Amino acid sequence: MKIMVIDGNSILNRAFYGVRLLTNREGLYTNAIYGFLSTLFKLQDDEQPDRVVVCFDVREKTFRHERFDTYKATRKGMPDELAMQMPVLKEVLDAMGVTRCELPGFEADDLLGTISRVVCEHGDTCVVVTGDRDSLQLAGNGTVVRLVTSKMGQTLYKNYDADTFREEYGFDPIRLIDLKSLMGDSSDNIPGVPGIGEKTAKALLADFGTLDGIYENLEDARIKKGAREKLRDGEQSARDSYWLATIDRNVALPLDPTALPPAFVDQEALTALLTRLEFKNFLKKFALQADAQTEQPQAEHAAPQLVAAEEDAFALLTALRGEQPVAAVVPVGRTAIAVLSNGTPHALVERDFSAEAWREIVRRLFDGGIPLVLHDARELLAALMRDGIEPRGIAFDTCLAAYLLDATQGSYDLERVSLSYLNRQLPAVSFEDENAFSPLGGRDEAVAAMVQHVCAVDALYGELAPKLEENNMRALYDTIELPLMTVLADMQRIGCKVDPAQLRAFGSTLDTRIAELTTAIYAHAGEEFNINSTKMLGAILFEKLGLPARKKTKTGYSTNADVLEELRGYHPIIGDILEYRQLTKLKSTYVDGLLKVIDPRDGRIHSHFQQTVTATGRLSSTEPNLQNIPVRTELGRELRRMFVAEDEHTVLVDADYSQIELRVLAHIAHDAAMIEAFRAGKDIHAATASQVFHVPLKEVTPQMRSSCKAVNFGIVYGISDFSLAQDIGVSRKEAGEYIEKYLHTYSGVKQYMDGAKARARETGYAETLLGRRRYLPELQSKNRNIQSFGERVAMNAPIQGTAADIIKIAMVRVWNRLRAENRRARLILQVHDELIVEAPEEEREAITALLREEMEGALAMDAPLVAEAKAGHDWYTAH
DNA sequence: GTGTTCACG
DNA sequence: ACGTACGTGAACACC
Repeated sequence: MKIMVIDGNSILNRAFYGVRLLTNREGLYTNAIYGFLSTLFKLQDDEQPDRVVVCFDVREKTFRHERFDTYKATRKGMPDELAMQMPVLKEVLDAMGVTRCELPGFEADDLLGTISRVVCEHGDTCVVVTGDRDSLQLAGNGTVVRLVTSKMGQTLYKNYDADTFREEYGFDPIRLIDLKSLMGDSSDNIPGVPGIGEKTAKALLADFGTLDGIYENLEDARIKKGAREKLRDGEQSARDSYWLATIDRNVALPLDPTALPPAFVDQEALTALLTRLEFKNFLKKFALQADAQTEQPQAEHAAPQLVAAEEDAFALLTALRGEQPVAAVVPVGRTAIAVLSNGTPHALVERDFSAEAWREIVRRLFDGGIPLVLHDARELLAALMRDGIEPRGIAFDTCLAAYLLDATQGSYDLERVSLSYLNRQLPAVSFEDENAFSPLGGRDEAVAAMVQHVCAVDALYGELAPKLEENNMRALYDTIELPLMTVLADMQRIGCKVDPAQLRAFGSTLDTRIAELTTAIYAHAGEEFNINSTKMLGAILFEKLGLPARKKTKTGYSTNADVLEELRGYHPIIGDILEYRQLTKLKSTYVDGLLKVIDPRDGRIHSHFQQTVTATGRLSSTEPNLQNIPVRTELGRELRRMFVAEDEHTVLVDADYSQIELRVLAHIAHDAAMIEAFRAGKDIHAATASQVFHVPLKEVTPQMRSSCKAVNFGIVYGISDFSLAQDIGVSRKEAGEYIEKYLHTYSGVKQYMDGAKARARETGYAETLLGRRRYLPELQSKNRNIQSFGERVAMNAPIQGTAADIIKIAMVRVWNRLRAENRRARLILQVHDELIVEAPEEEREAITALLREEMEGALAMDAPLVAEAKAGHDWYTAH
C-alpha cells in the first residue's frame, strides 16, 4: 500500500502565487484551487498512490504558539483572494473522496510527520508532498518527501529519501532541525543563534554533527572565538529554536492512516463544483474516467430521427417554416445537418442524398422562411456565400449572445458555453469530416453527438435570450452584433487582393539588406550567433561587449527597441540590430506571412474577422491579421502598396474616423470645453495645448501640441504620471503637473473618470453608450496593481468600446446601403477606426460620399463624428 | 506551451 | 516600495 500525504497549505499557497489570478463569473477567485488540483492530478499520475490524504493547518493557536507567542508572528495572514479559495478547495477534495486531515493545535507538517511515521511503521510506503524544505526532516525510514518548488515560473518536483538528501546536503535529514536551531528561520520567526548564519551553522554541524555535539565541545579549537561567544549567549535561543523546528511525529491523529477508505467520487457534487469553478478541462478529465459508470444524461428529447429520403427532408423543411425559432447545427462543410423540430431532433446526412437534392435542402434551410438559431455561424455564412447561397433567416446566434453576456471569457465554443450555462458536457466531435458520417466512421455516434449539440443550441437559446433582455442588451444584439455577423462573413468571403509579384520583389530587397546587416553584426560581435535569440543577443551585448544592461525580463536581459535605442551611442552594432529587427519583422511576418495566405483560387487574402474575441467589443483579425499592417515607418508603409484594387477599373476607398475615441470621451464626459473644441472643428491636440497652457491657438508650439497629444492618448487609457513621463520623456513630476492641468481644464473629463470608477465598483462592470458590458472582478482585488488595472479599464472600456460600437453600426449601415443601391462596391476591411471599400472606378465619388455619410451618421453625439475618405488604386495611396 | 518582441488602433 | 497606460495577433526561440 502506498499512501500519499500532501501539505495542503503549502501546495495551495504555492499554487496561488504560481498561477495567474483567475475568477469565475460570480467573482470567486479560483487560481489557487486550479493550481492545487493540477498538482494533485500530476502527483497521482506520477506516484499512483493507493490512498491520498491532504493535511491542513487549522486557523488557531498551535502548541508552538502556546509556548512562544513570537512563533510565526511576522507571518502575514493569507490574502483574501487566497483565503476565500480554501473552503471551496476542501469541498472539492471531499467530493473527490480525498481524505482530509486537520487537527486544532497542530500544523499540517505535524500531521504529515505523524501519518508518515505510522504508515511506515505499519510497513506501507509513504510519499509526503510539500513545498516546504523544513519538512525534508521527515525523509527516511520508508518516507519519501516529494518537494515541489518553482523556478522561473515552472514547477519542479524532486523526491528525497535519506540517501538523496545526504547526497545534496551532506548530513542526515533529521539534522535540518539542528541547522535551523542555529541559523534560525526568518519566515517562521525562529530566532536561532543571533549572529550565526547559514555558513557558520553548516560548518559547525559538519564538525560536530548535532546541536548537542556542538555544545558538548564548545571549547574545541575548531570553533572561532566570536562564534563561541555567540553560541554561549544564544544557547537558550538555540534550544528553543530546536524545539520549535522539530516536527511532532506523535500527534493523536483524528484518523487511522493505515485504514484509509478508498476514494469514493461523488459525481454529482464534483460536477456541480467544477462547473461552478469553470474548470472545463478537469470536468472533461472526470467525465472520461467516469464514462463507464455514469453515462452522460441525454437531453430529454425523443430519439433522433435520421431523415434519409428526399421527400421526408423537404416535408421536414416545410414543417419548420413559420415564426418559431429552429435550432440547427450545420458544419461549415455541410456534411450533415441537425435541426430541432417541435422538440424532436432530426439529422440529415449529405451522403444519403443526391448532390442536387442536398443543395436544395441547404438552400431551403437558409432561404429566410425558417428563423434559425445557430452557434457561431459566421464561418458557415461565409462558406454559404462563397457557394452562391445567400443565407437568410439567421434569428439568433448563441455564441454571439454568450460573448455579449460576458466578453472576457476568451472562447465560446459550444462545449464551453453549454458547460457554463447548461451544466451539460457535450461530446467533442468534429462534424467537418465527412467520414464521421460514413457507416464505417461510426455514423450513429456522429449523429448522436450532433443531436446533443443541436439540443444544446436550443437550450442555450432558451437561457441566453432572456439574459440578454435582463441586461438590456437586446437592441445591441439585434441591431449591431447579429447583422454584423453577416457583414463580416461577406467581407471574409470577398477578401482583399494583394500583388504577389510586388510583394516578392519587396521581399528580395529586404533580404539583400538583411544579409548585409547580418554580416556587419557578426563582425561587430566577433562571432556568429542567432540574432533573433534574445538570450544570445543579450549575452553578446551585455556580457561580451559589456554594454550597460538597464532592464531585465523574467528570463534575462531585455533587448527591446526602447532599451536598444538608449544604447545607440555606445556601439555601432546597436543601430544595425535595430534595423535588422525591423527588416526581419517585415520580411517574416508580412512578406512571407502574407504570401502564405493568398488563396490560390482567387489570388486574394481572406482574413477572418473575429467577433467574439476582445474584451472591449472591438473586432480582431486573424490568418492573417490585416489590422496591423505597418504604417508608422515609411519602409513598412510600402507594404500597403501591395494591397491593391481588383484591376485598373477599380479603386479602394479608405475612410477613417477622425479622433473617434476623444470625441466619444468628450460626449460621454459631457465636457463642455472639449465638445466645443470639436464642434469648432479645431485640431484637438493643438486646442488642448492652447487651453491647458492658456495661450492663443496660434502660439501653440509643436512641442506643446505633442505633449498634449500624448496626454490625450494617456487619458483615454487611464493615465498615470509614470507612464506619461516615460512616453514623452519628462520627469514624473512634470508629467503629473501636465495631467493635473489637463484635468483642471477639462473638468468634465475629471468627473467622468471618477464616476466611471465609482459606477464600475458599484455594478461590477463598465458599460458603453450602447450597453455593452465589461465585467471587472479586478476591482475586488486587494492587490493594488490589479485594482489599479481594473480602474484604468473601467475608464477605458466605455471609450474604446463605444468607438467599437459606433464603427460596427457604420459597417452595417454601409453594407446595407451598398446593397440597397445595388452597388458593385464591396466592404472589405475594418481597422478599428477605418473602413475600406473596393469599388468600381465609376462609383468612386458616390462611395466616398456614402462612406462619410454612413460613418458620420452612425451615432448622434455632442462632439460630432467626422470621417475622412479618400480613394486610390492601392491602400498606400487611398489612406 | 510560454515568453519576448513588435506590428497596428 | 512597487510597477504602471488600453486593446489585439504573429513570429521566433526555448523549454
